[in-house]
Amino acid sequence: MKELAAKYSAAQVEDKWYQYWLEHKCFHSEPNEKEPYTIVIPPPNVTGILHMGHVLNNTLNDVLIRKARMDGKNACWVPGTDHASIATESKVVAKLKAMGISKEEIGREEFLKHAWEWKEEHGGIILQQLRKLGCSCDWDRTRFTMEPELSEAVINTFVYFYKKGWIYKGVRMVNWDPEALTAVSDDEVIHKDTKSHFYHLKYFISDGNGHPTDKYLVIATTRPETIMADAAICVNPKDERHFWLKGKKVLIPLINREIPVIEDDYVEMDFGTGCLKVTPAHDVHDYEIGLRHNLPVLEIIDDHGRLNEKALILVGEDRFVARKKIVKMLEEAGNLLKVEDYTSPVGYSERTDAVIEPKLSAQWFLKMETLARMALETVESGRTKFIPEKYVNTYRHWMENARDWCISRQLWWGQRIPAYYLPDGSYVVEATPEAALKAAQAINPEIKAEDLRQDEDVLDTWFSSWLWPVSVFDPQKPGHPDHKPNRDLAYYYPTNDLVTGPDIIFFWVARMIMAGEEFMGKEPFSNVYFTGIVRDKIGRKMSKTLGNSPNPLDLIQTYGADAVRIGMLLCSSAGNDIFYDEAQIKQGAAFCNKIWNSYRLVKGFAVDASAQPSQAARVAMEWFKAKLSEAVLQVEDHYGKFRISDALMTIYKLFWDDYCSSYLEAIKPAFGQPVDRLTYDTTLSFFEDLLKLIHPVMPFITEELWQDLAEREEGETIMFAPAPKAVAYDAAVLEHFAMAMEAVNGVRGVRNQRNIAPKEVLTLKIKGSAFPSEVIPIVEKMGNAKVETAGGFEGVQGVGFLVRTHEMMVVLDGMVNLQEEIEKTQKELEHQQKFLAGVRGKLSNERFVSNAPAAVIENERKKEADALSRIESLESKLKQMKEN
RNA sequence: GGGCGGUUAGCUCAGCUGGUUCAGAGCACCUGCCUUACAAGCAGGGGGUCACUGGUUCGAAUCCAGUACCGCCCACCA
Repeated sequence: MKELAAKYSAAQVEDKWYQYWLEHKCFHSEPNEKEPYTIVIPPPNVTGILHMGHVLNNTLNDVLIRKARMDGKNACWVPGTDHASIATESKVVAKLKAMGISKEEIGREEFLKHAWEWKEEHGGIILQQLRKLGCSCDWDRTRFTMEPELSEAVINTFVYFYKKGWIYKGVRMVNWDPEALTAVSDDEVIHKDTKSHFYHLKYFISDGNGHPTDKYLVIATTRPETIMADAAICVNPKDERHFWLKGKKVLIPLINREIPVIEDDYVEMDFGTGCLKVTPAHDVHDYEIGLRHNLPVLEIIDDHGRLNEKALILVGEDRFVARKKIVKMLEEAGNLLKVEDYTSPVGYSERTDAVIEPKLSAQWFLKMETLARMALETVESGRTKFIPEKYVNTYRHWMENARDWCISRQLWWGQRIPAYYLPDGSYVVEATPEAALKAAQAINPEIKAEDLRQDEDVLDTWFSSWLWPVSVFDPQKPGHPDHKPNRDLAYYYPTNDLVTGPDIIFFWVARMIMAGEEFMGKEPFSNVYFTGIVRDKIGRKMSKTLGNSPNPLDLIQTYGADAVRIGMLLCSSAGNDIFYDEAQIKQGAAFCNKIWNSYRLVKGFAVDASAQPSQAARVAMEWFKAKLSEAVLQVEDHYGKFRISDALMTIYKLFWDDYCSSYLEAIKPAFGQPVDRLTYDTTLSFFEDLLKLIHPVMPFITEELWQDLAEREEGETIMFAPAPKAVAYDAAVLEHFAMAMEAVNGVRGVRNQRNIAPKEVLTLKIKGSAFPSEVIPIVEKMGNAKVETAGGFEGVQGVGFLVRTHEMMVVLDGMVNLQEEIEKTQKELEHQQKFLAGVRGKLSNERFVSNAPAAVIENERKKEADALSRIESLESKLKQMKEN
């Protein structure tokens, strides 16, 4: 046995054991006869780096997977990354831009080469970082959403839904991100209340020849830069104020284009001026009004958010610059009536934070109706449970209102939509160009391969990640519901638990459920555990710009991965946001050190094979055995309810308070004395159980000590050591020990108050013989006191206290201020009398006695009896003290 | 605007379908200790009208209603 350092050093331990686990393939899983326990990782962005949110999430995942492994299940945690089309593409675009290259210049193929290079260079860093955290992922199964097999799955899925009639292409108003230059789905738009202005503009009535009369109407708009695209002015047909406008034409300010006044119920009479400018090309509702009234669509904003030549004025200006300028022009032209401050919700792109521009364009959509209905049923029926449950409401609301999913993106990094256009503009959808050619030739036999043009768009990244729980095992399955699942899929699917943030409940969780139900006819996981968002100490979200996000790797470097894991878990109850505080990680590090030193203590004992355990040691061993079982049951219960931080706290207290502060102190031999064999062996076996109990949370230090505990075979690991099981125990054992500790606390309290050194042996008198005698050795050992149960307290001076109903006194001849003691006792007596009065009040209440359950009444009677007994002894004590 | 959740100690939270001497935990704080495993430690201690108001009940932190504040999700009033 090597010398153990006085402090635990994580740095020297963690990499060593991670390597060991890798070398012995401890994380790898293959289907076998055991029950599977499966988790698929929420795939991080391939080019992302580890942040505190990942740490929280993956720590939880790892705790669950390690727990399952020790419970004897065949645990499989599939890792991987997501290609994150918008995020990655914009990074590559930025990089090229720095080199003076634009993506249009080099074209799709060349661009993708750069993108793949980028991916190879930066991709998977995050997976390396997860290793530092101790994550026991099956790295042999690492997947990437854009690897060939998974891309094929995505394409097959597209073709499948297209042929099913659920995918369609349509010209719609979509959310256009002028920075990323792509459409995004409704879910990727974040509405934020934004301060702006309400501009009241005069539109003069036309005389019929394109000249203004002196009459005018007033519209109110937040977007004056779009007036050049106006197609009409709309009023409510019931609005008497505007009857005179019927059939009139008005002139758009500045450009003097004539537009009609139309009527539509959509316009609210009591909002704004009751006159609405209709701009079909740049507003969703206006577009719909336009459809109803056959209005022309005039688009004046280009993809970058700049005014184009159709605007006639301010051409080339950015929309926000144009807004400022046009306001001035309107003012000068006499069209600006007034400007009000106004706050309204504005849509921002989730990815780029650019203000979303509603834009009319041809996009691909997936019908949600049936999928949403199925996926709602999965959760409502409880086949998939949400933890915490409150998210079911959120989920239901979304599922009941799900709109068709815009799945096309005007990007290159992603799976390209397998639609192939014929020269006449019609198209076919097939998984491969060959199949597409065949299909096209069925329409027109003349068609050659080079006549076909594939759709330029790629698919939304979520359109690949929604297949994740299926495709990581069997990429052939999605898109082919009739395909017989391969061995892996049949064994590992459905997965057990999913741990993720609530921010992607719709993006990802809901859609995985849809895909799982559609292709497997079964939910993809049994439980979804939603973590909170990691915030800083004062509640702000962690962000790069605030600089309040620590680098997890630095923390691991400083405190060790075990400490970081503990720190995150300590404050993480499900569904609550996490207020990150480095102090918690320090607490974790302190715990590591505590574990380390408790081992050092025991390992430092000299063992005398012939000696017998002391009385105190015998009692302590019996007690701790029971205590351990009790804790195991509690821990199991907590895990079962996904109360991971509670499970951790239970173990933490078991280790620190019960094992270290109570048990070890009870069995500790006198200085320089050996310990007997039985006590020694039992203690180490308790310690081993504790290590196993904590291992899922603190994998490294537990492995280090477990390996040191005994000779282990090469390749053996605590990872597969069976978790400690609870055994039947006698509750009285726990109860009596607790009473002994209360007596000990009483003695210690007296010492503290009177500054009596711990080394000085005291005498503790216990009145009567009812106090459980078997734990008296504990009282003596831990209180460093001699216990006397014989005889009364007559003529003895000391400080008294009560343990339950047992009267005790620390003998302190000549050191007691009698008056003080009398006052203290008097106070205690009054307290007890009040308590008794309360209990008796209840018991004398007719309605309580007749209504309350028998057990409750019984308990009240016991309280009464206990109080009476205490009062009696206090009174006699008082009397005695006064006589002295 | 609609919906959901929350408010318990200085901080972060637990307290399940009302009744264990129910007001708890961890951290922080205060006091005393460098007692030969650990000062990243040991021993002891203080601290809360359970947001507010009313109701139901023999009994409410717990159930109901309303109020206030906080947070989240959804949402097209220009």
